[in-house]
Parts: sequence; structure tokens; C-alpha cells
Amino acid sequence: MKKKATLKEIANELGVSISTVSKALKGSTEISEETTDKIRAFAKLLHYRPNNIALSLKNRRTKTIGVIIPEIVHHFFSEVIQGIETYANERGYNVLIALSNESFDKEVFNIDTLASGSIDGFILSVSKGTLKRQDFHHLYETINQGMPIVLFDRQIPEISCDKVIVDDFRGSRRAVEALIESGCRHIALITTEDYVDVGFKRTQGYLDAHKKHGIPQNSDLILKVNDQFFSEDTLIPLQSSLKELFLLHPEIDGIFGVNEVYALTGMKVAQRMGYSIPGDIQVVGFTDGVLSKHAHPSLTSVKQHGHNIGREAVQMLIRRLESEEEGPFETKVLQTELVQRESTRFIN
Amino acid sequence: MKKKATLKEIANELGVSISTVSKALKGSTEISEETTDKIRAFAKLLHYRPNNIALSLKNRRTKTIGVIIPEIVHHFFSEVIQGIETYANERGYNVLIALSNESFDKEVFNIDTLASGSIDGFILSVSKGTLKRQDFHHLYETINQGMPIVLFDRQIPEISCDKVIVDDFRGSRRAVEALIESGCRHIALITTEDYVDVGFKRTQGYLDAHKKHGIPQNSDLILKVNDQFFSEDTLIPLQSSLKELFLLHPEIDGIFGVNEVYALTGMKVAQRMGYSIPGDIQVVGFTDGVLSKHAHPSLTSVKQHGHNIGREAVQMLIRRLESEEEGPFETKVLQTELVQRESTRFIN
DNA sequence: TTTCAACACGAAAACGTTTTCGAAGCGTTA
DNA sequence: TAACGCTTCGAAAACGTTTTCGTGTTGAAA
Repeated sequence: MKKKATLKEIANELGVSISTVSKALKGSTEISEETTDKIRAFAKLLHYRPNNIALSLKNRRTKTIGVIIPEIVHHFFSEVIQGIETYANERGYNVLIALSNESFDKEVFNIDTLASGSIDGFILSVSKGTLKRQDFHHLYETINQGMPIVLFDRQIPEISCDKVIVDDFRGSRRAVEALIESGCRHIALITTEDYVDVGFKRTQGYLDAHKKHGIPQNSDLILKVNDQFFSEDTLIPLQSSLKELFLLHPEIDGIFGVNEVYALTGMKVAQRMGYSIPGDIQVVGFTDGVLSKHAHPSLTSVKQHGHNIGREAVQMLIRRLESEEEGPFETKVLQTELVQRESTRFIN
Repeated sequence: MKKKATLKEIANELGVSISTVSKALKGSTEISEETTDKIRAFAKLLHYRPNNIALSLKNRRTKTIGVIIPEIVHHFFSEVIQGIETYANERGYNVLIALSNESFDKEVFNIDTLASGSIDGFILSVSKGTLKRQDFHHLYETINQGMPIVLFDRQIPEISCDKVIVDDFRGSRRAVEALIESGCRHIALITTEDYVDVGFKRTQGYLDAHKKHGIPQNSDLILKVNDQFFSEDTLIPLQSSLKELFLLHPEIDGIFGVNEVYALTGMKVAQRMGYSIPGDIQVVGFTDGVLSKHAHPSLTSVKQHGHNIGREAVQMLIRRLESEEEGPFETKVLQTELVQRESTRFIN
């Protein structure tokens, strides 16, 4: 690998000082036009590029935001990143992304490497591994070290920092209410285990919708999926559980999945068993992604405006980065939207 | 924002020199156990974290690989990143990801910021914007500056650097041959415009399969989609074009889409018009992603082992980073795999 | 001729780290 | 007592920048 050109080399070759070269390249009026031209020409010849890392050292700022997400395939996270990117760029910040793959160790590793110099602050959604372990020392350390963090999506109440989350409870309740209002009385719920905060809240919304409408809720209709290490394989056991569920409970007339894949899998299993969607069973999912749009029939979903989440997160982070005084931490709660498609026959 | 603790601060507080602190924290035997313990305790108290950026300055290496991809929602790119990550980590390298969003300007911006200090080398797939513009000055500059680049997926013949690509031609030909062998005689092709290299090659494979089997090919059955700025909206015109195509050519008995969404859209339009899949029309897509698996019926696809692509790319990059002499550039061609699902009735 | 401003440039510090080399202090040995 | 070796630590350079504060030269004004 060739080594990169530096100010020093240019200065030596041209018989001027380093400062002169620096000023000339920056277009300072201090340097004569003649010298400036000469230096610029030579710099171009050597393919000179300023070394930002040295700059960061000097400025003690990198103007870069680090984003750590658990998964990259999720359409939701892609949308959030999209939002983060566009808004951060507007404000003159660069964005770097790293993946935790839902693993605690990887999350710690990524935070460590990024925290030590590369970035000014974090926007992150914690991995399932971390949630399960309930070990947040790496986050505490980072915050104590003076680097601001904005958490999004998955909540950790005991950590005090800025947060931007979605109103999972109301989003979910609204969806289940819509099912109830359009006639469903036996709604199956496909959810995660309770340690995943968003899964828990969406489950609560499901329960609350029943209570609100005075509909008895049968807890046999709730299916909790263990997917700490989510992969295609977890779908196989899920499918058989679902088949069993439908066989035991032919009265089921609605399905609510706390994410896209769960809802979709529920729909597919029902279809295979001869149910018509939305004729016999109506289906709603949480998180509106490509799968919902391309499913057959397309899936009614609770949309989480990921773009806005990203935007809010960046706003909070930059405010903290660029202000000296340390105000109280905020938690921004964003509302969802119910997007109707072919898998339901809602009235309005 | 609080400022971060440094070696200097610790040294001053404890009345020792910076070198002593550095050595103590690194566990050098030079420093007495007593002093070491004292320094470490104090460092922990201050939440000290070494500033890697200063280190990179010294070492002139960051041990970090920069990855730039056009889109994050693509399942294919996610898989490649997955591969890059796991293998890079094994070799002690960190991975940073940036997005170009298929935009030339954003690609240039990202390369510029990353190239100047943050990383040792690039793995990238160029944006459609860049391909259309045919402007590669930013890549040339980076290479000339001495920073190695590995290109993947989308080819640029005129740039000399390491590349890892998929055998689009043979993958596509194989898929179309399979269609022909199972009886199709009028296969519609949904492809991109020719400036997208992979689209072009897949089109060539489609044509070659016909020639090889002596089947006349009707160019009216080829639909070229303009999707430079790909969004959900481009699907609407595509759908009407497809509808028109099927109306004009009721003889169509097969569909080959050069990507997942094209194939899927073709399938959906056909289904809406009353065709049965795979009874009346068989469908094959390129790029095997979540959509293929979850479609109804699920989609037969040409799978591009993204994980392997990532692995190969990392291997090539690290080899170049860690060896002094500059060998000739290589291009690694990976083969695809035809994954059969419900949208076809292949014989074997 | 003296004085002074304008102009063009250079020296050096600073950012945070690692590492090499040297040096002080102290005990041991001949 | 002198020589030596070990232990423990500090000074300083280096990485590539930017920026502040000189300093020397020139030309013109007094």
C-alpha cells in the first residue's frame, strides 16, 4: 500500500513551510497567488487529501454520528437510518453505521471502538442479547465518559439519556380495536417474550383493547415466540404452533402480529388451512415494511414512521452535542398510523 | 457535553508523567505494581477510555474497513455486509457502513469523508447515479491516493482494482434454460436499462438461453424499467406496462425478472389477471431475498451467495492492505444457485 | 533618510497517544 | 570503595493538522 501525501512532503518538495502549504490549500489571503497556485498544482499531482483524523484530534470533534442497530434487514431500521442520514447531513454531520446482530458482545465491541475517537455521539437501538442480559455497563460507561447517547425503539427505563420511542401501546390498541369494531371476537396474538419491551407493550395494547370493548379475552389465543437469535429457522416451529392454535381454536376470526413476519406467517398458515383472508380471518401486523406491501393479500399494518424517529433522534443528539449546559433528559413519544390494505375489511 | 479524560489529566492529578500512565494502563512491567494499581483505579474513576484517533494518527492505520452500498433495504446487500462483518472481525478489523442511496453526490461525499483518515480501505458497490454519469474521478483519486478499493456486484471495467462479482450471465442463462426445459416458449423478461451492468448481463443470459435451445426470441417480450431513483412509485407504471404486455401477448408462459421485486410484480399482475402460477405462467427472479420466501406462491430465484461475496471482498482487501508489494489486480467471479420454490414446476 | 504599513511567509504549539532512550536510586558484589 | 545491574520512572519525538504570533522584505509616505 502506497503511503499518503502529507503537508510536510509538499512543503519539503517545494521548499516552503508546512504552514504556508496549509494556508495555500485553504485559500488564505496571506499567501501570494503565485505560491498558492504552485502549491495547489503540486498537491493535486500527489493526490493530496487532508487527513481528517489529525483534524479531529485538534478539534476534539469529529462531526460524525455513530448509529448502532441490531439488524440491517429490518425495513424499519432502514427507514430510521434514512431519516438519520438525511437530517444529519443537513446539519453537516456524517453518519457511520455498525451492526450488533442482536448480540451483546458485538454491541459492546462496536460501542467501544466507535466511542474511542471516531464519533461525537451515539444513536442506538439495543440488541436483544443486551435486553436479555440486562447488562448495561457499556452504555453507562459511554455516558459517564461524556459521550451523549440517544436510544430509539427499544426502551431501557433505568438508563437516563435522551430517548425517542413509538407509542407501541396505543398503536397496538388502535389496531386491535379496529379488528374488534369490524366484527372480530376471537383475535389471536402473535408476540415476543416479555423481555422485549416493544413486544410487551404491544401485548398490553392488545389486552387493553379487549377490556375497553368489554370483550372477554382468552389467553390461549396468545402465542409468545422465542426468537432471541432470529433466523429463518424460528419460522418452522412458529408455523406448527400456529397450525395447532388454529386447529384447537376454529373460532379465531382475527390475527394480530407484533411484527411483520409474525403477522405474515400467521396469514400464510391460515391460508394453507383453507381460511380466506380477510373473509374468514382478518390480519393486522405491526411495522409497515416491504413484506406487507408485497404480500398476497397485502397486509394491513401499524406504520411506525421510521423516518421521523431518525429525524427526532438526530435533533436531540445534535442539541446535546452543541450546547454546553446539560439540560434534563427527554423522551419523545411518536404516534403510529394504521395503514389499511387487503387483509382486513375495516369499515371506514 | 463533558470533556473526556486524557492521560495528561491522570498524570497531573497523580503527580506522575504521561509515559508512566500510558505504561501502567497497558500493563507494562516497567511500572511498579503499586503505581500501576493507583493509576488504574484513578483512570477507572474518571471513566478513562483511550482515544483511538490519536492512535490511528501514530500508527497510520485504523484497522477499519469502510463499506459503501447504494441501498440498505436490499436483502442482498445485507447479506454481503453480514459476510464482510464476520470475516473482517475474525481478522481483527472493524467495519463501518455508509450509504449512497444510489446518488452520485452522496457516494462522493461518503468516500471523501471516510477516505480521509477513518479507514484503511474500501469495499463498495457503486451507485446507479455514478453508473449513469460514468464519472469515476472519486474512485481514481482514492486509488491514486494509495487507498485500496474492492468493488463488488456492479462492475466498472475501466477501473483497475480488485473486484468480486457474480456470474450474472450464467446464473441468468441457467434460470431461463430451466424455464425452457420445463416447457416455456414465450418468456417475458423484466429488466433494467442497459447502463446497469448486472441488468445488462442478465439480459444477455436470457438471450443466450434462447439461442442455445434454438427458440426464437421475441423482443417485444422484453420490458426495460427505468428506476434510477428506485421507489415504490416506479412500481405503478411497471404494473400498467406489465398488464399491457400480458394483454398484447396472451401466449406468455414464463416470466424472468432480473431482481426480486420485478419478478414479484410480474407475478402479482399475472395473478390479478386471472393467470395461475405456476399453472399458466412460471416465474423466476434473480436475487434470493425475504420477499421470495414470503411470496404466495413463493418465488423460485437465482441465489447470489451474498455472504461469500462479502467474505471474498474482505479477503482481497486485507491481502492488499497487509502486503507491501503491489500485485496485479484480480477479479473473482462467484457462481449462483437456482433455488426452486412454488412459482415453477421444474422437472428434476 | 527615516518611519511605517502592507505583504508574504515561517516557527511553534497544540491535540492524545506510544515508544525509545536515558537517568536516577538503590542494593549487591568484587 | 568502586563498579555494576536492576528497578522504576520521565523526557521527548513522532503522527498530520490548524492557527497564532512573529519576522523579514518591500515600497511609499513624511
